[in-house]
Amino acid sequence: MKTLTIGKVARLAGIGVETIRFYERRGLLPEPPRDGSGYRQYQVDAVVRLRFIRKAKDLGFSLQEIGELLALRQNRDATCGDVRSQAEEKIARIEEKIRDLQRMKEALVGLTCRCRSNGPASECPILNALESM
Amino acid sequence: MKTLTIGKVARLAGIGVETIRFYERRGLLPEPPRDGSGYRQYQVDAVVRLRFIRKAKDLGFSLQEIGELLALRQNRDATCGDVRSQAEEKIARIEEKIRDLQRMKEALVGLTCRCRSNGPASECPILNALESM
DNA sequence: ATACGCTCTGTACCATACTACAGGGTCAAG
DNA sequence: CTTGACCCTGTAGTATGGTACAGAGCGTAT
Repeated sequence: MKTLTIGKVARLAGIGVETIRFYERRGLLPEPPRDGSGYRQYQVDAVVRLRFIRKAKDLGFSLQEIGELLALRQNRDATCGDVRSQAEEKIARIEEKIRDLQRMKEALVGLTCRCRSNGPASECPILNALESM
Repeated sequence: MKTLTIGKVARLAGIGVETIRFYERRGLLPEPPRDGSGYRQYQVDAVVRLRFIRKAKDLGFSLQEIGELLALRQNRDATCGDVRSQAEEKIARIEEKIRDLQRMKEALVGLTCRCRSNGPASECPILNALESM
């Protein structure tokens, strides 16, 4: 069976070599067998796993959470519902974060409306509001 | 004029003593004069400044950005418009972040809809989608 | 006078997610 | 047989925003 070096895996998965070693240290990627000179020998499924990690990261999962998802996938007893509830929890946290940001934005918009853009910064209603809030 | 020790300032501003020294190192708080034994002697305006920092942080400004806002306030030549444009830039970045999170959420919601919650995790459409995306 | 609480400096540590070396060994092409 | 591209380990640095000491001095109350 054909094996891949870490550099080829990195190119195929679209991430850096150092990052792969970093994921291995973090337990996200199993330690592959080594050849006679200590080079890592990867199977194609390593690329699949790394792409999984990348996509999950794009969706906002932390490496910690990605590790949990990967463990679920490995676990024969885990059900699709387990995965679904992780995703739903993540959705809830994303919604919370969106609400936080919206509150921030509202506060800032409120402040900029009171600012007439002329005059010294020392009398700016935005700064004054921050001081006296 | 009555001065305050770092501990009193911390209690009044609602933050930790270590944090105040940290802000001083980061240049967010000017170095106060010292008494004979090297104790920091604060004026009441230090409390005002620290509350400003706390509130700006609540609004999502980074310490870097807060430093810039404080510098504007100090600068006689800076106008209220300068502050306003900083705030508007921040609003734009917040909106961008909200859009990112909304895209993430949409993707996750799309995945959970296709999941029927029964069956093993290894056949979960969410995990499969992450793999083949 | 001595104990307790406060302050000082300096350094190291927490999490997150990498990234960048240094100082070696290995492999394949020309 | 040399050159260049790759691989190895281990350590340290990046940025963010702090927190937690150690080991010392200081100040006040009893």
